[in-house]
Parts: sequence; structure tokens; C-alpha cells
Amino acid sequence: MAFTLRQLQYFISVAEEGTVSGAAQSLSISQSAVTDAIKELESDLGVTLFERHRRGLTITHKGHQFYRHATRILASVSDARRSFGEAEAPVGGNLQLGVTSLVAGYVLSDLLARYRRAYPGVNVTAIEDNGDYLEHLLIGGELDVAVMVISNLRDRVALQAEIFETSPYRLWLPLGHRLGGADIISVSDIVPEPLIMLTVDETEENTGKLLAAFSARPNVAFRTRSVEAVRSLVATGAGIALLPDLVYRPWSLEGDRIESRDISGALPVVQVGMVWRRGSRLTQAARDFIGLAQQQHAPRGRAAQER
Amino acid sequence: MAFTLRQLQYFISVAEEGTVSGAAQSLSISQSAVTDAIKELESDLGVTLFERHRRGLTITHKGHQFYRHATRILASVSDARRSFGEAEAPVGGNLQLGVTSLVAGYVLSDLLARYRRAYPGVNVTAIEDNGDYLEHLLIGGELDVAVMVISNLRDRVALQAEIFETSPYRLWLPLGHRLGGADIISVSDIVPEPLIMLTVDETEENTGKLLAAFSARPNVAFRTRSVEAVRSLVATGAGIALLPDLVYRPWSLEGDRIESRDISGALPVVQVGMVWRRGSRLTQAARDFIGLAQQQHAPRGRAAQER
DNA sequence: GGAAGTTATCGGATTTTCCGATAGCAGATG
DNA sequence: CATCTGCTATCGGAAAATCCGATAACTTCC
Repeated sequence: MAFTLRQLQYFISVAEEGTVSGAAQSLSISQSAVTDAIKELESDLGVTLFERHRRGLTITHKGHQFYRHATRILASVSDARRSFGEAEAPVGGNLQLGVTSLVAGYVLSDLLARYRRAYPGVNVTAIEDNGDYLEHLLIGGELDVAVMVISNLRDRVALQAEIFETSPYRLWLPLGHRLGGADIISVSDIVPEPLIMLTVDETEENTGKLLAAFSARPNVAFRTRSVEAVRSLVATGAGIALLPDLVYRPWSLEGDRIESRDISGALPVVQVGMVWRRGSRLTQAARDFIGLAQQQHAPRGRAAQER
Repeated sequence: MAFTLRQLQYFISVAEEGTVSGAAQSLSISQSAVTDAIKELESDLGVTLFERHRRGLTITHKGHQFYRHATRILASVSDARRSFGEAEAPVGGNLQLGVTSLVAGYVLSDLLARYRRAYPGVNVTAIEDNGDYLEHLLIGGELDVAVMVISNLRDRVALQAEIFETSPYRLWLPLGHRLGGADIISVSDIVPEPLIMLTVDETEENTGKLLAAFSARPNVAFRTRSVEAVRSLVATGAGIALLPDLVYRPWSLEGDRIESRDISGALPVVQVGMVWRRGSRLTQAARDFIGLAQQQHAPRGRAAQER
């Protein structure tokens, strides 16, 4: 337990700004202090969090891993602070959530845990379905809020959306793949490779568009609805995959390791966020949920100013 | 975000030891340092965490509230540390959990969240039933581990148990109750009061025994299986309740406040823990679960030594 | 009244943290 | 090619935090 909350704060800021100087400015602190903090943190963990770069620094895989924990810790701290904030007007009632399957395991679980902790009186129910159907339910008033991929939201008139996480597409490779050593990977490199396709939410559609933009037809070796299956298939060398970073984990179920790489070029990102019906009066429970989610992954700016 | 992880560590130690000196000794640190840290923490939060007492110090209600958050934060920190500990041998497989209803909402949810985070590959299923039936399933090999109240475990030959939390009984009162102002509350004070009885797990049996030890027959005004109902009934003045501290929350569903008080005298405590079949080879998933739970609420001693 | 136990307080030593300046490096620019 | 710009690493000293030891004040128990 040697590292400090302050170090975590600096680390997160650096990870998000992508540069020490930027983080220092955003924290209104000197640059050397940030450098020291990061160095101290790394030596304490015994892990290199960033790769020093000519122009800024890019986060390591382990750094990314630690980033998740760090944000979680700071969220807990924020909860603790707020817990006896202002009388905590305890709300009861119901909250009807909708969620798409990709988001369910990777985004909603944390969010829901925090929400239940903060508002234990609310009775939460959640259903999982595809995005179109969720939109239908939202418009019909049968759902309060949906957490979903909103990059391709259909009805932007009746529905209001708020992004709270954007996740870039990354390339998943088995360890030792020929592309693993390449300095730069471009889309044309991956076109001939056999591709493992996840057929959940809109990932298939997106990946198809992605490659079509380079006038390439993907060489699809497998289709599956299970992220775990994609991991196993990639790990055992059945192919490579192109998936948003938020579902990436460095190992498969059986323990085989996989690797994830950035792809050069401006590939689109997946936007995860909340959707609710525009103009409809939200219940207190829904407002609280939205507020919590907003503050989960957006508050970096404010957090910096608060200092 | 001003307080420090160190302060949290000291705070937890004081809360558990019940005295600054004891905490200082357990942390192998000077007493004044602990006093300073607590005082700093209190002034930062703007809340008094402890009531200074002639003989040690007792935790405030808000202190208790903060304690929960503090342990959660430190658990997250520990997770972050361990996350890239040693290759993280990723296990798959299944884990069959059993849980009694009281424990499900108040103990298991946190534990399960941490477990899924640490071992995302394991497929967890849980069933909720009464203690006797869980014992039956454990012996039959249909459950890997059960999380339950183990104070009155029947079969201690075939089953092995490990406590990881003990929760004292406390008295729940509506705000402004005549006993709320009393300096000391003894069992004889509460005997004539109408009692709200929770008929879940073994709480009814325990409460009965408790009062019977003072040769008193409880004056039961209500029986219910819902903790929420107990809160509402207590808050609206229908009676008082005698329940383990781990289910205490200071407000009812409707927002009415309730209060909890210590009772003088050595009342028994509820022991929550895990149970598994003695001698049977546990699966890796079960061993991991047990290890995580052990380290959730027991590591204070070790944590102190690690310093 | 004294002994033993507790927490609070204070001054000084030690350690951590921060800052500002400087050096070094890579790319952009003239 | 020289120069400028934007970035990180390093270093010494200042500032702040943390810790310690001693002491005071109080309560309980003998």
C-alpha cells in the first residue's frame, strides 16, 4: 500500500492527456512534480506504466490495466466523500434499465454496483436486448434509461444521448503473430488475415464498414456472439479480431495470452453512453443514475479544476 | 480528494481496535501519529468520526458509515496491487455458490463483484436458501462454497467454516425514541418495548435466545421477512428491533431516519463466513473465492506487519 | 492518593513533495 | 544546416507533510 492517492490522480491525468506537460497544466502543477510522481509510482509497482516517446508518452498494456483499477479507486474515494454530503435525500422507487449485451458485462456492472451502493432504496431491474429494440422501449416509456453503444443511434429526435466513454478499435493478435513485431500496422495489413467477427450489438456492421472504407472485403473466418470465444480463437491462432478496447483483456479463458495493438490511421471509435427519452420527465431515480454515470467517466476536467 | 490512503489505513485500524494506542501498537507506529492522522481526516471530511471517551473511543454513526467506504477503497487498492502480481494464472471453470438471504444483499454482493473482477473467466451461479438446506447441498457436493451465518452451523464434522466478519447485535430505534437519549441501554430496558422481528436466517431464533437469557419473553409486535419492512416499521414508531449491525442503514425506504445504539452487556455476535465440505478437493475457482474472501476482512493483522 | 491506562498537544527531526532551472532529444521550420 | 518548438528527465533547494518522543490532562481502579 505504498502508492498515494495523489499519485493515482496524476497517473490518471497523464494517461488521459497523453503527455506529462499537458497533465501538469491540467492539474495546475509543475511538470517535474508529475514526472516524479509517475516515476515513483512505477518504481513502487515494479511495472512500467508508460513508454517514453519522442512526442509524449503512450500507455503500456499494464498501464492500461492499472488505469482501470486507478479510476475505480478514485471513484470509491469520491463516493466516500460524497456519502455524508448533504443529507443524502434517500430516494426509493424503481429504475428500469436497458442494456445491450456488449455493454452489460463491461460497463454496466461497475456502474450498477456504484448506483446500488449510493441509492440502496431503489429497486433496479435491467433487461438486455439489441439496440433497436431498446430504442423502441425507451420511446414507449417502458425503460427509464438505456446504456448502450450510441455511435449508431437511429432516432436522435425523440431520444437524448450522452456519451460517457469512447473506446477506440484495436487489433487483437495471438502472441507471436507476425504483425506483433511490426512498427506500424495499417488497415491494408490486416485485410488478408482471417478475421474473427463478433456478431453482437453493432460490432459486425461497424467492422464491415471500417474495412469497406478501404475497399476491402473482410476475410471472415468465424462468427460468434461470445467475446470469450473470440479471445480463445484469437489466442489459438484461428485469426485476428478488431474490437473496441473496452472489452479487451490480455488473456483468454484457457489462459492463453493475446495482445492488442493500435492501428494507424483515424479509425472510428465506439461511443458508449446513456440514452433516455427527450423531454419526458425523468424519475428521481433515473436522474440520479444519469448523474452518477456522468460523473463516472467524465469528471476529469472538473476534478482538475477542483484542486 | 484530500485525505490519504495512509489516513484511511490508520482510521480503519483505530475503528477496529477501538483505541488509538492499540491501533498505534498494531501498526507499529507512535500514538501521536495516529491521533494526528485521525484529527486530520476528521477536519478534512468535516465530520467527527469518533466520540472521544474516557476509556478509548467509540465510533460515530458517520464514522461507521465512512468505515464501510474506507475498507472498500483499501480493497480496491489491494486489488490494483495484486492485479499484475504473478502472471495472474487465469482460471476458468464454474463456481456454485450458496447464500442465505440476509447475507445475499449485504455481504455477497461486494464479494462477488470483486471476485468477478479478479477472475472474469469463471462462470458463477448462486442460489439462495436457508442454512440447513445449504448445508445439505454442500455435503452432497452440489455447492462449492456457501456464504452464510455460521454461528449456528449444525454439522461441524463434515463441514469446514471460516469466519470473515463478526457483527454485533445493535438496537434500532426511531429518531426521538425515549431510549435514544439514555446513556446506557440494558436488555431489561428493551424487554417491555414492542419488537419488530425479522424472520430470516436464524435471526428470530437468536433474538429469542438473547432475551430468554434474561428470562424475558419478547413482546413481538410484527414479524416480517423483509429488512426493508423492519426499517419502515421502526422508523414510523411501530416498535424497535434487534438486528446484527451489518444490515443497519440509517434511513428507511421512505426516507425516515432510524438510529442504532449499542447495548451494554456482552451480547452475542453474528458470525458471517464461508462453509465448504471438509476434505473434499476444492476446485481452483473455489479456492480463489475463499482466498479473496479471507483477505477481504481479515488482513488487518497481516497488513500491519507488512508495513 | 497513587498507579495505570487513555487521548491531546507541542517542538523538532525526518521524509515526502513541489518548484524552477537546466539539459537532452526529436521534429518542424526557415 | 541552424534554429526553434515541444516534450521528458534530472537536480538542488524550498516547502510541507509526517513522525517521534515527551509531556499534560483526564479517568478508572486499587
